[in-house]
Amino acid sequence: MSENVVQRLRDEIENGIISNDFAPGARLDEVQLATRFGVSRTPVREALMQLNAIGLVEIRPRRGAVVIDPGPHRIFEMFEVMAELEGLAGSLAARRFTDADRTTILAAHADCERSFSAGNSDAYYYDNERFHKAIYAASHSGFLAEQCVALHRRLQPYRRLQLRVRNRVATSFAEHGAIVEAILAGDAEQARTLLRQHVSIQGERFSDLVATLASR
Amino acid sequence: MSENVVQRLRDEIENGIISNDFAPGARLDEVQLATRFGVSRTPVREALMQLNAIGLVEIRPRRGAVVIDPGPHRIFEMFEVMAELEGLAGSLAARRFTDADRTTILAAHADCERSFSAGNSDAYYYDNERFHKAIYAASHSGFLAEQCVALHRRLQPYRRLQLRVRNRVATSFAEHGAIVEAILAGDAEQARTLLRQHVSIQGERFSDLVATLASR
DNA sequence: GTCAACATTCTTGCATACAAGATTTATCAT
DNA sequence: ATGATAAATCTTGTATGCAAGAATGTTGAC
Repeated sequence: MSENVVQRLRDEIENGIISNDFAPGARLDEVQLATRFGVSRTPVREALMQLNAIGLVEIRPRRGAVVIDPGPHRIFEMFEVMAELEGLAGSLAARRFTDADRTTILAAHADCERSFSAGNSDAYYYDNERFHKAIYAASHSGFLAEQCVALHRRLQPYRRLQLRVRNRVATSFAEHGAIVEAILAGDAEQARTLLRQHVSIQGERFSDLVATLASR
Repeated sequence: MSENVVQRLRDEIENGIISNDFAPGARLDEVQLATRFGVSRTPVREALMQLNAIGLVEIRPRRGAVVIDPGPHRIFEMFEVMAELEGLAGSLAARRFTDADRTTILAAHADCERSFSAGNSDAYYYDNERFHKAIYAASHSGFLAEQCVALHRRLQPYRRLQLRVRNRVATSFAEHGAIVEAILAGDAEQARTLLRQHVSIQGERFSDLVATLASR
């Protein structure tokens, strides 16, 4: 199944945080997690250390680990950086994409269209992720792709909230269309600009985010 | 002395990697490190887990930890991302800098000038770091600043190599001047462009890097 | 009834122990 | 002498144990 216990624990706990099973600010008790996953405290601690290094968990000396709660402002900052990285990925993709990349991007885009037309916003969420990953891959920068995936993952819960906003799926899909066009046309600067705008949460979208966060 | 043993170990080992005491590809033996630092294996393992999560160390199941060796191509990719993040920091700084930020930036720039005039490239290296950190701070994005500092740190050894190249210090300082001008003039786009160019290693600078790497 | 000081309990931090997989070494056959 | 196989050794992965600091509960004074 999995490589080893620690990696599995790391993923499980990380997923728990991402999916809000472990809410921001929640204490992560070592023995509790250990019994829950049927292991001893040692691998749990090692997993928590990793999450600490990534910035998902804070470890206060002698007082245990808690899930980090990035306030609205920090979430905004994270989207800001994400927008920049996606923009870079787009511009590189426009210059470097191969035939295989084009196929993958178009396939993901087509799936988005299907989910959008079906009004299935959960499916759209999944396809949207594939679409963006296709662009990371087309950038042909392994490091950039890793950074993007990691940040994308951390922002997942908030992105999900965003899609609930009325008409957001329609807008998102329309933006995807323009992005695909720019990339396949090889227009790096246009791809960069469009992706940056697509990802960043400016103006009222930020207000929406804050409002949705508050009402949890 | 320090908060706890694990954090101290993490820093010590990380410094060892950055400063090339632990060369890329080197095996990091747990008991060896434990005895060296006078602790047991447990905190050593926890520190290694953290470094693994950051991407400095690879842990192969049942076969121990080794220092990751990012080949020239990946180093280039890392500089590419760094350039983008610095560009963002510059553009934000141009829009958001306060009086205190201006003072800090100008002070760091002045120190760079002193070290450059004195022909002291080691001192310049240190002042250069302060200069860039001043810009991160002026961006007023905590998350961006953290990302920049982390990546800056990982690229430290290669940046150091770069400065050895003939005339690189002079060029660097001249670029700094233009960057300061753009930021203080509030010209976000100009600041972004200049910083991006300043950081990225295009063309012959990449060849220089590869050559220097090979001759280690 | 409330607050504070003290004792108890709980949790973390690190060390040690033990088992299982990997590596090295030694022996034997060809 | 070389290659393969097996034994011994070494290393990692996980569990457990113990001590010290934090959290909690209790008792007593006002």
